[in-house]
Amino acid sequence: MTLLALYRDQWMNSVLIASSLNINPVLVRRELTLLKKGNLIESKEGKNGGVRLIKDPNTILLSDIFNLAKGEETVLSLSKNTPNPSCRVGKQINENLMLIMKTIDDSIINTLKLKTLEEFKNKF
Amino acid sequence: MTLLALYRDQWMNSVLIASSLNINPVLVRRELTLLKKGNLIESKEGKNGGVRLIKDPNTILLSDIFNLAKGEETVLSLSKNTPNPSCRVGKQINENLMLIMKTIDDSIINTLKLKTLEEFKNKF
DNA sequence: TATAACTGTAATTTAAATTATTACAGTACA
DNA sequence: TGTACTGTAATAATTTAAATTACAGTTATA
Repeated sequence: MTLLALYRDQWMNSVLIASSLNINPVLVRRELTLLKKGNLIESKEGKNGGVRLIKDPNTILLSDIFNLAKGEETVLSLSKNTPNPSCRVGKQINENLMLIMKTIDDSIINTLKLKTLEEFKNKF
Repeated sequence: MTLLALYRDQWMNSVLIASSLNINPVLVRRELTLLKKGNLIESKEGKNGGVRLIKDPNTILLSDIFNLAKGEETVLSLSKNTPNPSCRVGKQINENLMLIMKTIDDSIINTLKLKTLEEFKNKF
């Protein structure tokens, strides 16, 4: 997103972005799909295609990006937590932990609401 | 820690705790080592040994536990991030992300400072 | 004082999750 | 009509996390 904000006038392709991140272009395209569904970027197929921001970076909060990237999960995951249901604590722990994790996610989101992509971009 | 708070009068052993968590006792003992270094618990070796809280659960904040469990890392990790140093963004991104991640960690810790182990324990 | 039941920790194996790769249909430009 | 892209699925390779095994050291107690 920093790259897209810096080069707003250009269609940036997944190979270029992947080269900056030093990861595989397919991973980049997968992530861009999420950002596109969230209406932060648009894409153009075909030769000289790529992606670019739809919105002014001043109106994009880091929390917007975070929310799209994170999906429905909480940051601290319970996916591998399968406590013993015959234990007084185990049988209830996940619902109680989930409440805390939602609180944590909220605090992260509130922190990231204070930062715009424009501000972040200007550090480069 | 919930178990230890509920059964403060007993030495709780790693097999029992592991059975509640439904994980391997060795993992439990490794994690208990961190909590012990942080002076939240004490351990007793030998037969009928185990671990127990040192402090009153009213004086243990969830942030205390979180800090010990998390170690020196930030919650959102950069460990696999090796961006392209010949890219204007890539060469600087990790230091800028790290600043944000420290801010995020701070906000999580502040959230967890508002909750005591005693309060959490009382949900069970 | 021997045995059983623990902690503490290292080394290794196994399983799970992540990332990379390959492949290809579809689209747009020149 | 060829080239360079997106979009997406399937699979392979790699990395990380967890489980397992092992064992030295400690303590209670029969």
